[in-house]
Amino acid sequence: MKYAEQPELHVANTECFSESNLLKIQEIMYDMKAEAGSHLFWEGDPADRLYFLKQGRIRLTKSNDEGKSYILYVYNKGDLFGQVDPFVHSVNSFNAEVTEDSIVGVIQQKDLEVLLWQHGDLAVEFMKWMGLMHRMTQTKFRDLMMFGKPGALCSTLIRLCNTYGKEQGDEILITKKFTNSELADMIGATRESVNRMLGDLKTSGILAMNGSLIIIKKLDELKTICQCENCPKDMCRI
Amino acid sequence: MKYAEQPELHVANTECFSESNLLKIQEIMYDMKAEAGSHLFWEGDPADRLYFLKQGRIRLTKSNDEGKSYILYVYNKGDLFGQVDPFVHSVNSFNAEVTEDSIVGVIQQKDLEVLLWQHGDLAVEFMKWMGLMHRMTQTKFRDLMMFGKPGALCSTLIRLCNTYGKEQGDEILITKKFTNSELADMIGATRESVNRMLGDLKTSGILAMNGSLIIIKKLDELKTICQCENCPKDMCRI
DNA sequence: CGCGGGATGTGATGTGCGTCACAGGCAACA
DNA sequence: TGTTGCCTGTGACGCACATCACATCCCGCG
Repeated sequence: MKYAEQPELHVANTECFSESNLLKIQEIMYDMKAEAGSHLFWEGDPADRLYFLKQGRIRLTKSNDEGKSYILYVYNKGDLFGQVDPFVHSVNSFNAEVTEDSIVGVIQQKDLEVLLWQHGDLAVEFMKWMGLMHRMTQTKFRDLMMFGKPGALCSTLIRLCNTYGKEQGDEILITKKFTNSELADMIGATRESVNRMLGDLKTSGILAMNGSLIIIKKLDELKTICQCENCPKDMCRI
Repeated sequence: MKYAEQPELHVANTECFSESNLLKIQEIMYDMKAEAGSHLFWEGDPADRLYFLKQGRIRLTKSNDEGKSYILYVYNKGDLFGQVDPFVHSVNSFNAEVTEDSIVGVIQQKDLEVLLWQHGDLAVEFMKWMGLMHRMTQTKFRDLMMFGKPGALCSTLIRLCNTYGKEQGDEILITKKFTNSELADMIGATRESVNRMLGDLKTSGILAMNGSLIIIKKLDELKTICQCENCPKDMCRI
């Protein structure tokens, strides 16, 4: 995993939380290791906990009867994820695939509730975090539904810039390799379509490749294609 | 509005809240009237408040540069909606169209924060409500993306049953009229496609019309088409 | 009554994108 | 050094759905 040595990037969705509250959350969780290739949970497993990713990479996927699967979220170091809902026997609706060896902090929903109950400021921060996650889903929804596959791809590339991007002059290098198939699964398209669309973007000079990494050369044009609304970078992520 | 006299239907998304907490929320809001045809807010307006719909009907829509618009949510009496997020100058990302004369309670985010800060149990309930809303968005996402337009339509019909449905023997009457264009805007399709799909569902005996209202005759077959996961009715709504 | 405007129903045609098939390229490994 | 497996690249073809164009139908209103 050579990218483990890459400079620290901006990847966490836990910026909503103050230092001290993040500490409080850390106190109620216990660590767990998860190997690349394994699953943290499956669709249908009881959903009574949250996860704080301390190291590694985990993606949430959803697959249908025919076995076709979609990548809905990709989480990195510093991200908090999991399902909170009011049903007693709530179950996960996604699969959590561990794509790189990971260390996760597990938080029982019960424990979290106690903490929220006790600390009003944490509750407010937590509410904002949840709002952020919800809006992230909504904007992704919009991007994937409203502007066809090219729009969905461009939006995804912008999100990748916000998550893994490293500025190099007026270009942006996406410091993490994604195969065409992975990109396809993120936007609900086929590998072939992604391939052709990337080809088009290359010939029009909007992007270029550095080996197998993507370089965005004209971010503005990407934004035009998906009618980007320039929402905050913390929200517009994978 | 003859449906105002219909028996009370199950429409509220505020079931997460206990009686007493709902009261506390009611205390910090002030009422506002909104006429059918007006807008409660527009895309780009500051988003610093929540809304509790006491009467009427409001839909959230999103439109793109070409003027095509999508109906994302439809809210009814008893529903709470609005955007909570951690950004200082956060703006709404949808339009709120008032489709029937409405009375809404307006809740300032600041006031809500104070309340959450003070009442731990309310904070926990609020968290669950937010989780519920988020999952509602996620399941809709799944339904609209994964099973083509017919799947999206069937899922929408099921949601309409859960929101406006009235059982009549083993059939379900959707007690609220929606035009083909409205249905189309809910699933991101064209009126013509919806028309043809409804036609197909009629000929296969899955649904029938009672005047301009839809009767679902074979809910099971609808569920098969969109690979329904039988999630709780409180979640699977419009 | 007849008129007008919105809703529905349906055919012809276009197109975005999926499906299928296959040809290279590149890295890991025997 | 050749083999194996995964990835990229590209043409041919088909289908789902949008688009366009009209023909009703329905209902309120002068």
